[in-house]
Amino acid sequence: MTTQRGREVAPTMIPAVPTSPAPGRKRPTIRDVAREAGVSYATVSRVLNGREWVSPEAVRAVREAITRTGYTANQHARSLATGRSGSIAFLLTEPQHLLFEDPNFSVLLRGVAQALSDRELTLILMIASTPEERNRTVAYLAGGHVDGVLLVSPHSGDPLLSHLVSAEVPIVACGRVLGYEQQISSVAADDRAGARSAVEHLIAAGCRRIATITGPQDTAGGVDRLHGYTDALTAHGLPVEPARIVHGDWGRPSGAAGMRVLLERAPDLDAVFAASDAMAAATLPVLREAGREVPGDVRVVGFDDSGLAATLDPPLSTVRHPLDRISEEMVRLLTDVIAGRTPLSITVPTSLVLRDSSPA
Amino acid sequence: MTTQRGREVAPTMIPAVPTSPAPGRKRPTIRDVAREAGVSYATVSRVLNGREWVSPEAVRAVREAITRTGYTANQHARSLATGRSGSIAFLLTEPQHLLFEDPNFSVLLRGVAQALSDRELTLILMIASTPEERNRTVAYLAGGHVDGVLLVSPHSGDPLLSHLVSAEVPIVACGRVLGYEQQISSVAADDRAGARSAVEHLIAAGCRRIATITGPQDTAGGVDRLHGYTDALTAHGLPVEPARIVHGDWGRPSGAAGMRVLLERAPDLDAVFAASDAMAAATLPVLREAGREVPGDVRVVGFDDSGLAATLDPPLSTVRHPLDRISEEMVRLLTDVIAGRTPLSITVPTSLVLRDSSPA
DNA sequence: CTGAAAGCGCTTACAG
DNA sequence: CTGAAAGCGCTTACAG
Repeated sequence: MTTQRGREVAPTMIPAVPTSPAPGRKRPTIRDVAREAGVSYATVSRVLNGREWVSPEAVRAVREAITRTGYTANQHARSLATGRSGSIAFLLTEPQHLLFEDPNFSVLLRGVAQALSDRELTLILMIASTPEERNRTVAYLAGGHVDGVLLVSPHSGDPLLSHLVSAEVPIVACGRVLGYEQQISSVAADDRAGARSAVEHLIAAGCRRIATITGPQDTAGGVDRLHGYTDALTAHGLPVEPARIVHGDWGRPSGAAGMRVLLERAPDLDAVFAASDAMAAATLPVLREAGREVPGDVRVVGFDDSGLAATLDPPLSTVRHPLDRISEEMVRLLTDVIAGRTPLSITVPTSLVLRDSSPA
Repeated sequence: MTTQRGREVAPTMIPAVPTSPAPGRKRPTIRDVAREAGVSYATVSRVLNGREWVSPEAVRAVREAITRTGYTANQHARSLATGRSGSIAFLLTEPQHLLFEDPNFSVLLRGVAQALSDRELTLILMIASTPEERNRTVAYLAGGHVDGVLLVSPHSGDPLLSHLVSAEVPIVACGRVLGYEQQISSVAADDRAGARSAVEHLIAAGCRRIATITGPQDTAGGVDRLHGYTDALTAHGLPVEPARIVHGDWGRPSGAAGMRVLLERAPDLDAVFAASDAMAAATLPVLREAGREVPGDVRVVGFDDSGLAATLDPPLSTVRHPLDRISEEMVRLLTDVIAGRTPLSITVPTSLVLRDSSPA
């Protein structure tokens, strides 16, 4: 019986299953580093997080062990423990082609990237156009993958918004979000005042039959810029003629189409205020084809002062909004919201830039 | 004393400290759902992951409990347990302005987004231009935040590459990565053959003094397209004249500058093969200004068949590469690499598209 | 079909 | 200054 027992034990010394794990050699963990450095893994963690109360020798030993083992922290474990991911999503909900064509977007992205970088946060860009993408994106964001979301050009009807809001994801939008003003913080240019100043400039220049091509009416920018237009007309006792108002979607093609409609419906127009530079740019060739000179017969003013404006023929008068300031404020505000502060909405002033399409 | 005691107990019924946690009301966990549904949390997990061996009643109870509690899974915990994040990074290392202007990029991105979506993977777009961004990005990727990386237009000298490779992050590049052919999988158009076919077309059309504006020589595409050019010349007994070769960076400005240099250094040229449509587009106005007619005096052929090509004046002959196929293969290959398969490099054929800038 | 338990790799009070 | 231990919220064999 004793021998039998002895025999039974033996097999455990020759494991049938190989000890090494799956093909992809396991990444070293904090424990491997600790063993290598001869300290506890709590100390390794302290060094990793640059916390105080660690002796210089320990720091050095850990540093060396880290390079020897090629250790990199597992971000998922870290995030699970801390509740923070260290990354921020820059979420695009427009069809992508509109955005990439839009120089504003590029400038905003650059500014946000810089502001985030200064705060040691990682920028993640997500595009949610198709329904599947939107679902997956919501799950991703609501799942805590990121600490907060920067929203670009949100449309008010978008179901994505309510999902994000009810998941209590910290959000800051570029432009007020219609219907969510109380729940979603935002940073926006003073679109209404900017549009008004543009139209008042046209009135001062003698124009009396001013048309407008608006932005989408489910965005705050689209609505506010139209308000600014009517504000100016009303303030100067000019009628607001529906025939002189057409709706666009910010993009060039909609600007060209809008201009054609205007020429047909309101052929006596003497100025056009387009709610974006892209739409304003598209009016130029249409006006030329129709035999109207800019600014001689028709003055044109855009909005954005995008890179495009100055390069057009003629160079475009437009309303400038300080995108660098906007991106900076968006990030600052988002960190506040993440820290638990109540939503806020910030408005930054615009300025009128006059060029040949409607000189002073 | 007894009364005293009674008094002492009372306060515990009116807790001084509020029971609710920090401002950000704690998210419900799998345990909350389990309690609500009256099952173990292992069962909740099974339902969540759509695994078998769960009774219909349990499934229903859990589903209801999930909506009642507003539960969303904590992705970090899930990733820590599974070792998978369910997301893929689309990494851009070019200065951003170049990419957003490039229609190819947009098409590629769209294709990748679709292919990823089909596989239930989330697309994360990351831009690493500045040194800080690059460091943060490497840390993010090496930290296991994503399951794999799709690399666009990588330049061979980029230190990012070696970091990613040594961190054993699964990578698939668009275009071979010079110096990393064995370690980084790639999907690329057959740049060399494509370029050769373009130049052979020019030769067949009677051109004998063919110049070229190349792409960057630290990218495989740049090198291969130049090789294709010399291949064709050599095969037809034509000399390769250094004066007829200038280097560009894919972008329009470099194409315009390159064309000016060529007109000076090799004024007798009768054709130009530009390694990108953007550069080819930029040659057109320069040639016109110099009084050369296209295609009468100088034929022009580009590469990419970007949206741009057909809209130019004259419409541009160019080499088309099937970006939809490339994006699809990149994603498929990446899933293979993630699964542990060895690196591979895939080449897809191109086709010549003839338009007025160099008709048949 | 279901539950108890171990484990993923960290961070962070809590005691020394 | 440092270590042992609990806990973050899941998944997944392992027993029933």
